[in-house]
Amino acid sequence: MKKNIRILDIAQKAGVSIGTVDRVLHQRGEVSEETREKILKIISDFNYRPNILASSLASKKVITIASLTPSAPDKDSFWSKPQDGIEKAVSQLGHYGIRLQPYHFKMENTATFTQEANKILESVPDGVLLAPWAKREALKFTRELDQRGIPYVFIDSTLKESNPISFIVQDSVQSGYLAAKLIDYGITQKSNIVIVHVTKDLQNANHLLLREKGFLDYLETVTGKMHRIIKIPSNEKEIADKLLGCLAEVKSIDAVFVTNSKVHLVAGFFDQFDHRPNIIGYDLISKNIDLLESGKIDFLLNQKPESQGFVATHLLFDHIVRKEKVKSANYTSIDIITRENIEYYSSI
Amino acid sequence: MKKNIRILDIAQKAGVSIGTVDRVLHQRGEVSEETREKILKIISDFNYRPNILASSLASKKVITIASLTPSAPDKDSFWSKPQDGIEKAVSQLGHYGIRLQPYHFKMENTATFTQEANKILESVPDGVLLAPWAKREALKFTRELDQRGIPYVFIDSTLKESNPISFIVQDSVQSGYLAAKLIDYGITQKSNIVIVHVTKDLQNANHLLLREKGFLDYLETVTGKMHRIIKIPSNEKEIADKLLGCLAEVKSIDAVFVTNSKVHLVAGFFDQFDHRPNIIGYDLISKNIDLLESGKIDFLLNQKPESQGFVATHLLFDHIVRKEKVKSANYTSIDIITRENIEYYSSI
DNA sequence: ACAAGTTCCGTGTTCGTTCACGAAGATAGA
DNA sequence: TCTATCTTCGTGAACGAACACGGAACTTGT
Repeated sequence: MKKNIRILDIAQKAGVSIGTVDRVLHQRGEVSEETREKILKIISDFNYRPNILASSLASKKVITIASLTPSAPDKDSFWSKPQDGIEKAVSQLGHYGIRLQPYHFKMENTATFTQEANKILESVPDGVLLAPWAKREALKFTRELDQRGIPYVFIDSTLKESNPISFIVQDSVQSGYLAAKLIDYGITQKSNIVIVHVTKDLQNANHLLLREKGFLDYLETVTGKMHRIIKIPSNEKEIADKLLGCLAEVKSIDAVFVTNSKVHLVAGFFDQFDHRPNIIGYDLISKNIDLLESGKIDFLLNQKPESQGFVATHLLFDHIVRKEKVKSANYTSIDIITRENIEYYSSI
Repeated sequence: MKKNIRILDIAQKAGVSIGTVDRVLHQRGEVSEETREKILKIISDFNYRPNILASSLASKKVITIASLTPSAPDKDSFWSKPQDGIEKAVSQLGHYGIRLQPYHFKMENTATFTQEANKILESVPDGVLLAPWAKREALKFTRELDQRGIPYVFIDSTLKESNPISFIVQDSVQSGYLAAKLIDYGITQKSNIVIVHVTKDLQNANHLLLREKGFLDYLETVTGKMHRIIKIPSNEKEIADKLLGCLAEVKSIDAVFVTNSKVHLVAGFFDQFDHRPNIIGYDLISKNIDLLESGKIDFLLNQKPESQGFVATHLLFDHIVRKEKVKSANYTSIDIITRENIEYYSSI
C-alpha cells in the first residue's frame, strides 16, 4: 500500500523546508522563481494531492456560503426543497469549516431580490448559491459577484450572460418530451390532449414554455397518431372554468399535461367525474403526492430540487475548498414517479 | 457561530485530562466508574460529535474492507456495476484510511464462493461487503463473520438467518408491481401479456419469482381488464423457439415483461416483425441501453447496482469509522428508464 | 513497614497542513 | 563600510484526536 506523498516529502526532494513548499502551493509569493519551478515540477511529477483532512483541520478559516432562493411559505412548498438539500450538504461538510447564510426573496417582488443580493454583497461571502429568478436583477447581481471574484453556482435555471462556476438544472425541453412519451404511450388512438399552464404570467415563465415545446416536439415528430392538442393558459382561480369550457367544446379529454406543480388543481377538478383523463405533472409536493397515491394522477416528473441544492453546494465546496475544476453544466435526471414506486423514492 | 465542542472542552468541564476522556470514548477501561459517568453525561449533554477529520488524521490504522461479489466477465456485465460503486466510494473515502480488497467467485461454481470466503477470513478484514448469492455457503460464511465480530453488509439480496449490520436491496415484488402498471397503462383493452424468465434454474432465482408475483398481483387486484397471461420460462438458447411457439398459439402478443436483464434477447427476437409488443425489462447493461435508445424496448427498470455498492460501502464506513448505528434495511429506488430520460440518468 | 502489584489518570508525541514570525543573505543608499 | 530594506526561506506552534508511556495513589502480602 503505497503511502501518499506529503508536503514534507516534496520539501525534502527539493531540498527546502515545508514552509517554502506551502508558499508555492498557496501561491503567496516570496519564493525565487528557480525553487518555485523545481517544487512545481516535483508536485506534478509525483502527482501530489493535498490531504484535505489535515488541510481543513489546520485552516481555521471559516468558509461562508450565502444562498439566495425564493422564500418558501411553508415546509412543503417547492422552494423549501433546494434549501433542504443545501442544508444537508452543509451539515455533512460542517467539519470542513463551511457555514451557511441563507437569504430569501419574494418571488412576487423583484425588488426584494436586489435588496437581499445587496445584503449578500455586504457580507462578503466566499461563495454564493442562487436561483436566478428575476433575470434582470440576477444579472446585475452576478456582474457584481464577477467583479469581486466571488464564485457562484446557479440552481434551477441559468443565465447565459453570466459566468457561474457551474449550474445545476433540469432540461425542461427533454422533460416535456418525456411527458409526451408517457402520455402517448398510454393512449392508443387519436385523442384529445390538453396542455395546462397554471401561472400568472406565462410569457415570463420560460421553463414552462420549454416543457411545452418538448411536449409538442414529441407529438409532432415521433407519434403518428395525429392527436388534437388544446392549450389552456390560466391562473389558479380560473382553471376550473377553463377546463369546463374546454370539456364543453371537445366532449372528451383523454390526457392532460400540466407543466408545473399545480397539477393537483387539475387532478382535483377531474375528481368530480366518473372517468378521468390520464394526468401527468411535475414535482413531489405533498398535494401532488396525495393525489398520486390515491390514483388520481398517473405520473409526476421530479425536478429533484433537493438534489439540486445538494449538488450545487458540493460543487461550490469542491471549487472553494478542494480548488478543483468542477463540471460547469450539470443536469439532474428526469425521474418518473408513479403510485407504484414513490414508496422507495429518495429525491436526494 | 458556535464552535464544536472538543475533547479538551469535555475534559475541562469534568476536571480531568483529555487522556481520560479519550479512554471513556474508546471504552478501553482504566477509568473509575464515577468519572466515567460524569464524562458520559457531559458528552451526551453537549452532544459531542468527534471531529472525524482529526480522528482519521491521527489514527494511523488502515481499515481494510473486503468485497465478495460474482466475477464479472466484462466491464459491461451486471456484476461489474456494484464493484464500480464500491470503488467510487472507497476512492472518495481514501483519505480516511480505507482500503479495499476485492474478491470474486464464479456464479456457476459455489465452491469458489467458499474458497474466496476463506481467503477473506484469513485476511481478517475490518468489514465485508458481500452479495449472498450461494445461500447455503453464504450462511456459513456470515456465521463465521458473526463469531469473529466482523461487520458485514449485504448487496443485492439478503439472508434472513444472518445478522448483517445492514443490507441494500430492491423490493422485487414492488418492481414487478410497477412493471405491471406500466404494461397495463400502455394497453387499453384485454390483451395477451407474456412473462418471460430467462434463466437456467428458475426455482433458484427467487427474485425473478418475486418480480412475477408483484406483476401478477397488480394485474389481479388493480386492473379490471382481464388480460390473458402466459408465462415462458426458458434458457437463453430456446427463447426464440418458445416465443415462436407462443405466437403460434395466441396469434398476437401485446406486451412482454422480462424479469431480468435478458430483455435484449426478447427485444431482438421481435425486431424481425413489423409490429412489436410493448416490452419492459430490467437493468442498464449496454445491450439493453442500445435497444432502448433505438426504440425497441419501452422501459427498463433499474436496480441501481452501482448505487447499491456505493451505499453499502458508506454504510460500512459509518459503522466502522464513525461508529454510528446505521439503518439496517435499505431499499433502492425503482427507477423507470425510457429512451427519453436515459440521457440524463445517473445511476449512482 | 516495605516491596510489588493495581487502579486510575496525565503528558507528550504524532498525523499533514496552515500560517505567523523571524532570520539569514542579498542589494542598495549614504 | 555600515546601516537599511527586500527577498527568500526556515521554524515552531496550532488544529482535534489517537495512543503509548509512565507516574501517583492505593491495595495487598509478608
